[in-house]
Amino acid sequence: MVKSSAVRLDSIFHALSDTTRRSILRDVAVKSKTVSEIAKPYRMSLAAVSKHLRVLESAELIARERRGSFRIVRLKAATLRPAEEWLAYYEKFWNTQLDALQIYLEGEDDDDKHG
Amino acid sequence: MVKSSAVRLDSIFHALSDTTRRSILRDVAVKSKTVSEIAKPYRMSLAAVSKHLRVLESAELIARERRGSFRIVRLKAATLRPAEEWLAYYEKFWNTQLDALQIYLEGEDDDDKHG
DNA sequence: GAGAGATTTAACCATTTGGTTGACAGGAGT
DNA sequence: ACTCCTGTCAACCAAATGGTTAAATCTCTC
Repeated sequence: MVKSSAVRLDSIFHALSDTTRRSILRDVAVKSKTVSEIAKPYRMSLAAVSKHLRVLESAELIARERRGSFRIVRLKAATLRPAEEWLAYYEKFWNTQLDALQIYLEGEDDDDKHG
Repeated sequence: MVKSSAVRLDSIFHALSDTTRRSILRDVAVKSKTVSEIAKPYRMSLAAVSKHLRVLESAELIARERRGSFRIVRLKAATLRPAEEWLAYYEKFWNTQLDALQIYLEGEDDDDKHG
């Protein structure tokens, strides 16, 4: 079952909207880690971290794999690509953000243009 | 008051995690629009759209400006930059996502390396 | 200043979120 | 088999989310 791209972006951006989850992604980017290793720096319970991992996993930003009694969490960085592409569209507006208002004003009839 | 970069990223990514809000950003990217113009394509009430605009505004992704009795919504595209930068860090992992697991395994003691 | 149009705010509701604690399950080691 | 360790699941809770409708606000026009 292929999710619509909108639904995927929803879940990707939602997953990224939490500081803890972004931090976890950083943690596992360079080197995969076990759940306990990931949880150690955070003040919250292991169960809370496990929930965050579930959010990241359902967004397909990580994968969890059994390794004995441990579970190894690895980044699936490629999933970030649609998000990057979505954002890339806006690069061309970074330096022209004021233009949009100008375009609106100039598009109006001239009756109020003296302002 | 300057928000911490983590809080800003939280609110930016949260704002982007909704299909309607991403769609609104597209709508106003090229040309600023009034609230009613923005709301027209959506099946929800004007009040609901107004709420979405508030989310986008508090993330500083749009600005609302009075223009007579209308309110003109314009994109503040530069706000997306921190999000883009955050994502850019992961580009280098796009093609090496499997390596992270390998690094983990190779980093272990050699007692299980035959697998 | 009253009326009309454009938006926002308020009050409400169901659902989701992000956290907790405690019980449960899967492997490893003795 | 019993126990220890790792991790998840279930139940619960407070707060936030995304929608509704109805009332309020603001601005222009007459």
